[in-house]
Amino acid sequence: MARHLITSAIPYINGIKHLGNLIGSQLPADLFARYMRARGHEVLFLCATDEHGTPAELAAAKAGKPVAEYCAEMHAIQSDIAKGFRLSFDHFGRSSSPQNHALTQHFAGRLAEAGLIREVSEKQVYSHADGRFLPDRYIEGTCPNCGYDKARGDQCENCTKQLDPTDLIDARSAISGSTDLEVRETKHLYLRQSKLKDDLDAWIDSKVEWPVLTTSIAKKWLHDGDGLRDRGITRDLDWGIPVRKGTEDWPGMEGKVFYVWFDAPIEYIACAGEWAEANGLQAADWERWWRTDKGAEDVRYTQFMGKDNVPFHTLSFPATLIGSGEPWKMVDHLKSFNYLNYDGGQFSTSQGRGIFMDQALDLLPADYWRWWLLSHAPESSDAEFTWENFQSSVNKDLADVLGNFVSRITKFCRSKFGEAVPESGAYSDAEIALIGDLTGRVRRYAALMEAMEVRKSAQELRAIWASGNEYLQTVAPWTTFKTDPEKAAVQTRMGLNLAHLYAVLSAPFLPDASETILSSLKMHDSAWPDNIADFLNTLPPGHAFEVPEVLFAKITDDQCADWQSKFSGQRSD
RNA sequence: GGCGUUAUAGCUCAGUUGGUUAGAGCGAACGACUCAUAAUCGUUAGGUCGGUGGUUCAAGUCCACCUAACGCCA
Repeated sequence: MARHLITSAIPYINGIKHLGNLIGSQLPADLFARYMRARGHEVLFLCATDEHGTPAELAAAKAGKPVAEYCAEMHAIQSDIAKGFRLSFDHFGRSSSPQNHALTQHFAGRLAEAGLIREVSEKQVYSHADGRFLPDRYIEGTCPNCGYDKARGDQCENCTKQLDPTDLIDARSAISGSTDLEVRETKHLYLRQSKLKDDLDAWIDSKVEWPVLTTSIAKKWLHDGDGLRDRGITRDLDWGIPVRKGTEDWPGMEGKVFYVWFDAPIEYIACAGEWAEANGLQAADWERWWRTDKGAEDVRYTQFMGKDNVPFHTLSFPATLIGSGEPWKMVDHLKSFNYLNYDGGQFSTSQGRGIFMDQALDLLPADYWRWWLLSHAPESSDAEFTWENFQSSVNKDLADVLGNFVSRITKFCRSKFGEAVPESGAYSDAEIALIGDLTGRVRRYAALMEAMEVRKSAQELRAIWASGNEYLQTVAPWTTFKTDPEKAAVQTRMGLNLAHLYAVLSAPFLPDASETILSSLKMHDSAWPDNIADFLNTLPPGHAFEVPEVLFAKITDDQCADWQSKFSGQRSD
C-alpha cells in the first residue's frame, strides 16, 4: 500500500467556476484520488478556496458585503457545488484559515532568516477616493501609444503595448473612476528566487517523467532573459495575511499583507492542518503527509492544475519550500492541463461565457458532466465543448453502451430466470475468451489510470463496456435459451457479473451510476478486480438482485437545442 | 516582437526510441440480431499525416524554412 497526497489547484473565491476550471484541475484530481483509494492506497486529497487579493475585495464590494463575510458565503457555495460533482476532497479548506496565516508568516520568517527576502522601495499609485493603493490593472486611462481611452495600467488591450500606470494620460481609478490619484513611495518584500535558480533548475531536471507542457513552461521562466526574476510577495491591502516575520512584527511592514500568490500555495499545507483539526486529529497526523522528517518520506505527492498555474507550482512555491531550509515534501508529479473552450470561444468567468458548475448540475446529474469532461480532457492541446459533441458522446457512451448493457442483462434475466442469479454450469470457449480479453483490458486500464492518462483511460473503460455487449451479441442467450436453458444460464450469470465488474471499474469516473448498479445488484464494498476470472464469479447462483431504473436517460434534440440557445449569451444572474 | 504548444479520415482524437498495407470512437452506407433506453453486434467506404525542401536504405515520426490556430511574456 502506498500513500498518495493529491492536491488540486485552488479555485479563486470570486464566483462560481465554469466547466473549464473544473476539468483543468479538480475533476482529474478526483478521478486519480478515487482510483488510488479503490486500489487500496492511503490517500489525502486536498483542495481549498483562494480567498485573498483585490478581486475578492471588489467582488465583495459589488455584493455589498464585508469581504470576510462574502468569502465565507462563497466558500460554502463552492463547497456545495463540489459535493454536487462528487469531488471527494478529504478537506476543502480556505486560504484565509488561521492555519494558513500562521504557516505563511512562518515561511516568510524562515526565508528572511535565510537571506532570501529583500526590501524594495517602489512607486505605486494611490487613490484618495478609494482610500487604497491600486494594482496596475485597476488603473485606466488613455494609451499614449494609440489613443485608446480604456487602456489598463499594465497593458493597452487595443494595441497590446506594455505600459506603466504612470504612462497613462488622464489616469483614473477603475474602481471609482476618481482621477484623484497620487504616486506614492511604498516598501515591499521580494522573494529572492533568483538565488535559488540553480536548485530549481536541478530539481526540474530530475523530473524526467513530467509532461512537456509542464517542463517547457518552467524552463522558459528559468532561462528566459535574465533568468528567474525576484517577485514581490507583499501588497498594500487590508484583506490578506498580515506581514509578520514568523510570530514577530516586521518593522516597516505594518498595514501590509502578503501577496496572494505567496500564501495561496502554502494553503496546500495549511489545508492538511485544517483537515486534521476538522477530524479531531493531532499535528503529527497531518505532518506525516508533509514533513519528510515526520513520516512523509514515502508519500507520493501529485498536483493537478491548468497550464496557467504551472510557473507558481514549478518555481515560486518550490522556491518557498527549498528556501525555508526545512524538510517539506516537494511535489513528485505535476499533471497540467490545457484549456477547454466553449463553442468557438473561451470560457470566461468575468464575461459570464460558457457553462458554470451550478448551471450544469441544474441540467443534468454529475456523471454526465464527469464523463464528457474527463473523456475529452484537454491533455495534449486545448479542447472544445460543443453541445452536439456532448449530446452524442453522452448518449452513445453512457446510455447506449453502458446503461443499456446493464438494462438488457438484468431485464433478460428477470424475464427468463427471475430476479436472482441463475444456477449454471461450466464455461465454454466464449467465456474463456472473454476473460482473457478483459484481463488484458483491465490491466491496461489500470496502467493508464496510474499514469493519469485521462482520455485514454476513458477510452479503455468504454471498450471494456463494449466488450460486454459484444459477448452478449455473440453468445445470444435469448436464442440459446430456447434449446439449452442451462447454457443460457451460464451466459446470463456472466452478463450479471459483467455489470458488477463495470460498476467497480467505472466508479472513479461515474460514482453515482456505479453506486446505483452496485445497490441494484445488492453488492457492497466490492474490491478491485485483481483477478478477472475470480471476480466474474463474485455473484453466486441464487444471489438476488433488482432491475435498476434507467441509468442514463438520453439527451433529446430538443433539450440540446434549448440549452444551446440558453447558453449562447452571457450568464444573466 | 520573443518563446511555447498544436496542425493525422466529415467530426473528436491515438500514433512508443524513424521500419512491413497510418489506427480508434462518432457520423455515413450495408448486413445480422430482436434480450435491451429503436439499444446492440458485424462489414465497408473515407486520409498525397498543414506546405516546401533536406538527412536516411527507410519519416506522420528527425532537421530547416514557411503557413495557420491557440497560449505565455511575471
